[in-house]
Amino acid sequence: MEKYLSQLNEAQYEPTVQKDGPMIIIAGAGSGKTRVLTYRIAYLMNQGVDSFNILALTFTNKAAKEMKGRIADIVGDGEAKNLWMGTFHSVFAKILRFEGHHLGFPSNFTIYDTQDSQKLLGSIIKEMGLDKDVYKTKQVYSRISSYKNSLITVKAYFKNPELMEADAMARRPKMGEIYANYVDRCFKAGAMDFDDLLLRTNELLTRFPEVLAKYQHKFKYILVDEYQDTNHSQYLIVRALADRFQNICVVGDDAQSIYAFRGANINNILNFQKDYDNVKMYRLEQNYRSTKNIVGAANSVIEHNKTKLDKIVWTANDEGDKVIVHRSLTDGDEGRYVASTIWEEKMNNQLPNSDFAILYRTNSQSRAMEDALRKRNIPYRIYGGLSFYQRKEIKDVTAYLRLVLNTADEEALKRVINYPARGIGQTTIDKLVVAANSTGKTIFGLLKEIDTVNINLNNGIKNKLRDFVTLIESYQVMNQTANAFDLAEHVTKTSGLIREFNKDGTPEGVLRLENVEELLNGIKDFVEGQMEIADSKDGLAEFLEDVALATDLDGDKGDPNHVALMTIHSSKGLEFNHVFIVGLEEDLFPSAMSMNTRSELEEERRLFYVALTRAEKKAYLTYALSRYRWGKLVDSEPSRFIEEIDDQFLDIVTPIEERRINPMLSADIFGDVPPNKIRFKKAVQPKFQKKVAKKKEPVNFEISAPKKMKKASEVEAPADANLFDGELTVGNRVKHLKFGRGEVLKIEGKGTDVKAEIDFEFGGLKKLLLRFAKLEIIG
DNA sequence: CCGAGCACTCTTTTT
DNA sequence: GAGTGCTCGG
Repeated sequence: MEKYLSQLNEAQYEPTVQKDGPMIIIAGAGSGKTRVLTYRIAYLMNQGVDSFNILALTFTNKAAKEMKGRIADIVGDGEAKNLWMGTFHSVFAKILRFEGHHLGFPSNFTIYDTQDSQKLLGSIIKEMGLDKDVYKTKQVYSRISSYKNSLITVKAYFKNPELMEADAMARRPKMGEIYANYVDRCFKAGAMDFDDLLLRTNELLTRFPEVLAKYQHKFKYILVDEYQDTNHSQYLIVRALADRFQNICVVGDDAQSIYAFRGANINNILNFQKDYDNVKMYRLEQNYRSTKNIVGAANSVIEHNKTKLDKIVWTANDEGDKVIVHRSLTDGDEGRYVASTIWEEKMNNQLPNSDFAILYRTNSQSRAMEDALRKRNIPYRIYGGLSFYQRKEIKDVTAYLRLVLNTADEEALKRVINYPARGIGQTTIDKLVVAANSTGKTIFGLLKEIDTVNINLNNGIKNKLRDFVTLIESYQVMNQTANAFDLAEHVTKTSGLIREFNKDGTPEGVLRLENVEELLNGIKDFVEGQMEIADSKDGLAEFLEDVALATDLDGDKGDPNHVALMTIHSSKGLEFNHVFIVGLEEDLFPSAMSMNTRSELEEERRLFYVALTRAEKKAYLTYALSRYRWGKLVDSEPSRFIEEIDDQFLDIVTPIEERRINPMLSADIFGDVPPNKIRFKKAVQPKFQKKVAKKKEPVNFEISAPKKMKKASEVEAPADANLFDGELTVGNRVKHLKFGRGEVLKIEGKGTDVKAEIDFEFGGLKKLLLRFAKLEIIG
């Protein structure tokens, strides 16, 4: 441990070893804040703090995973795994699984993703007979989201004349009613959307003091990364949990606050010192990441913002190269410039692909870059965008699984009741929805008693509905005994999904099948990491939760030597040797939607700051004079952000020859294709790496060895874990790395099948297979 | 009720 | 250009 502490400079050391009390660390870009956070957690554990009592909140699953790994390097695997570390959403989803019953939610509640929520809103708007051009689902969704993030419940909304008036002024007087209906329907479906995971946690902690006390005592030490990006809802949760012990450490950089559009409130970090007594404030201002030119350029940009904390980021690193500014004629040319520059740099300096990143403002800009990279045979990977789990075929499969676990899940039901086609049409579904709304029953509940319920349906349809119920119920029966993988595989085969994807024989269909196979592989991996749990239902629920909260950035598998393509938002927290920031044009970056107010523009500027400070050695800024947008060639002007950089840090390169302003003639040896004429299919970026051997047979628990570390519960060397040779007895207090402390209530079975029923503090009653469970006896 | 074909909207960023 | 929603002929 001492050895690690000696790696810190003085500014980093002090906050690392301040054990107790509230503290805020203002950390400039590249100043080693992750190092401080990880060492601080390791230090706490070293000082005798139980890892069970530490909560660390991050913004991405990836950041959490990375930090956990680094801590494990210092304190060892076992201890690190007991930490509660994850995104706000994933941590509180887990707590709500344990505690949601207080609020009337089942422990197997569904998490609605954005798609589910918007579909539900769409149908509510339709059912209410409102004009869908006035009440656009996307806008309604984001409006409701912002209510929730500000803790404005339906009740609070109707008590607030200003809000109601604002919506009325925006020609949407029915917003409140839509909101109320939406909340009711989610509740009835046993579903929470992303914002509910935070809102309901707040409700839980406010309405149930004993629950609050429980978690206050559990989380004696709380750390929050990227504090500048917390919204009001998250802020209140943190404050409630930290209130008892006030051992709260928040880390952030106001200059990197880029999520105001999602409700992030920059005042949370600006006002932190007012929230607690005797707040210690630390600043990390030395940048270890970038050259002087890059730091200087970034500083000169952020100077243009009015709202900011005083902070001087400086570096002792080399001067380095100046920031290169390059102009192209079209977006196609821009792509070719980027690709050829990467190619040259690689050749001249023997650099790996992974030294390069291309950052853009909008996802749609990736295409021109992809085309150019592909022509140069430069391997690349797109991060973010549509995640694997949001693909249609994946959602189709998971919808069946969701329905098995929670038949109230309306969106899952509507998705699969007639897919593959079973002759159950829209009219029938509409009738069912109306009946469900008026009776308070779920649609599936109605289907089960279709003979006695008074709905105007003919016998042919009724038979089809009965068949559907039988199908789902057969899956439920299977779920009692089979594991998630076997069930999922069975579902894809017997639901007709596989047949459906096979039917057309098109390349798209083949792709779909491959993706489904990847999903099954993923479930298999998951199951293998879950073998200790005797009730396989829990495994499926947890897998689906991971699916709902997963982002593409989380699983970084495959050949690591690739150029990274992503939005600037996704790039936060990452660093690359060479960074290309492309599309620096007015109306694109800054975005046309963000130029109405000063604060919006300042957020764009912070975004640009984030982009620039990702670069270690070299940064390139590129823009095009015209670009294909909404299918047409549109003229554009260079971004104001380029001008805002002090000239001394810039190297403005002028292209040697500028081709005539005619896209048909703009061509070079690598791209003699008129832009927009020939497009290539988007590269497939499966979430899971292809397995070498694609095993399709069911998992054999007896012999299968784990392919890799997957979950906290490991399966290797169960023979050494001698706990269960009669050593564990009823009444023992045990500690489990996921469920916390618990008491053994019952031991049953024999041989390799010994199970213990344990009542856990966090997780309730669980049956664990002792052969796999890693338990520590603590009393 | 189903599927093909056409029209229309939309691109800001994400847990 | 891409995805969704709509219309219309089986």
